[in-house]
Amino acid sequence: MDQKAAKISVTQRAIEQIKAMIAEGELRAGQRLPTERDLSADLGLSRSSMREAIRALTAMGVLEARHGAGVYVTQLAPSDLLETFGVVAEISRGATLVELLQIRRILEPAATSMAAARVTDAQLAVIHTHLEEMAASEQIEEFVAADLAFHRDVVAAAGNATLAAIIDGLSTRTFRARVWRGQKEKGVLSQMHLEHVRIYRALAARDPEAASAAAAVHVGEVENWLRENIADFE
Amino acid sequence: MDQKAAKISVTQRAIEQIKAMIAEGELRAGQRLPTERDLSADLGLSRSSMREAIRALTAMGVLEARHGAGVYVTQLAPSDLLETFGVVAEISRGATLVELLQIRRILEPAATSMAAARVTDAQLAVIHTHLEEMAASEQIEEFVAADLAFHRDVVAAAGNATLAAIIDGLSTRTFRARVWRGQKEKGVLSQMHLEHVRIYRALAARDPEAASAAAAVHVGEVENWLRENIADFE
DNA sequence: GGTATCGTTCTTGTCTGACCACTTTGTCGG
DNA sequence: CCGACAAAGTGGTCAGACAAGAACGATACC
Repeated sequence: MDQKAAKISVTQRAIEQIKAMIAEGELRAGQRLPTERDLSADLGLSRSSMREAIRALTAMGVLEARHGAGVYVTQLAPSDLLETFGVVAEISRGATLVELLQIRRILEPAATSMAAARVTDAQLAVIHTHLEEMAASEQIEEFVAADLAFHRDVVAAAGNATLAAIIDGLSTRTFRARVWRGQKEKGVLSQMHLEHVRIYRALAARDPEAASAAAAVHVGEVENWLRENIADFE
Repeated sequence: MDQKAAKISVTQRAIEQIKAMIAEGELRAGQRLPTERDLSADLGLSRSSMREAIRALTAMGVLEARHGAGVYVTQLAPSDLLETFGVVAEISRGATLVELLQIRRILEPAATSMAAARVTDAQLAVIHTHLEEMAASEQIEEFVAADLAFHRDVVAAAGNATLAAIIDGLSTRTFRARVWRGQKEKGVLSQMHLEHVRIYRALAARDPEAASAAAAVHVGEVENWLRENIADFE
């Protein structure tokens, strides 16, 4: 009877109990949990094990522990829960990096298209400043920072916070730096800048089709470069 | 100087150190780590704190602890690292659920399109069995299970494991949504079955455009239904 | 000689209790 | 009224101990 009785650790059980409490609405976003000592007593385990459970949920972006002040449920916003998504991009290498960029080539054109249909003049102005920052940058770090901000603000204008969080996680800062360094050697920075300008123009024209195409070309270029230089990322 | 000196916990530092070791290639996929006692001694902290660090990385799918046998680095495959992605879908509600489905409406057509271009006859045969299972199912649960298997195998045929893992995470929470939908409106089952058949036909015809369109229609239907019944998911 | 079994030893899992670091709160004195 | 200080509460860290499971080797049996 019930042979598969997968022996589960008390810590794992506590993790799922707390997760369930949140899923059921028993614990709401921003709410404070009982103290570690009380919680461990209630769920019938030691404080050490309870702390491990809390640490695991903290790593997942579900809980947030404030030293001396208590443990709280995060806002459960996509940006909270998908923070760990960036870890995938950080520790992935080789073929998986190509897969990640392939996904970005699917998502970013869609997001840029959505942005073209609903971007405000104010957002457009901010995006334009990043273009100027890129043109004025001399250090590769400045360029990367402006590039990152450009894409982030474009995607944010699409109005889907979850989508923005995922795309954000797909390309870490260090990864971009490595790519741009490689691109610089080949002297195609001006080409990349032109691609950014095309994206901006499509947004300014409120043209979703053109925006999608421009974004696809841009990400596709990076993807192709990565495929050729995949050996450096093994 | 360095006023922002964000006091970081020893546990958090250990987490980042281990993560860095993996990112730098010092620790490789599948490799065994030193024992908890040795690790805590090397990094200069107590075993309790080290255990919390390991637990956090375990929750992220980076490490795997085997009782009595040691701690190992996972294969670092997308399916390992993106397991926590499903948590987002599990505990999200309301507007975020719509956002998640919106993302699936972007990804799944793209994946289905890719699958149409490279699906093998063997894969196609397996996918077809799920169609028959759906047609033969009498219980809602059977239908949903076959539906999940259908989509999973279609996406898997796209050949991008990372993409498959993400879409898989997006689908977990819609499990219940589909059940409810079937319970409320019994007539839609045949409609949904027809949508699946359209996807299959496009795959069999190796027609990426048709596959993309069929998948978009299918996911779009679910999305529309969710928007109308969003009140039930708050 | 080969193999199965048992026991030792190593490693993770859990518990307990203590103390430290930080936050919050309330009280006291100006 | 308010600022400073003291006290209580809470998470962070540490140390040591024992339980539970796994791996390995020795031993006994066939």
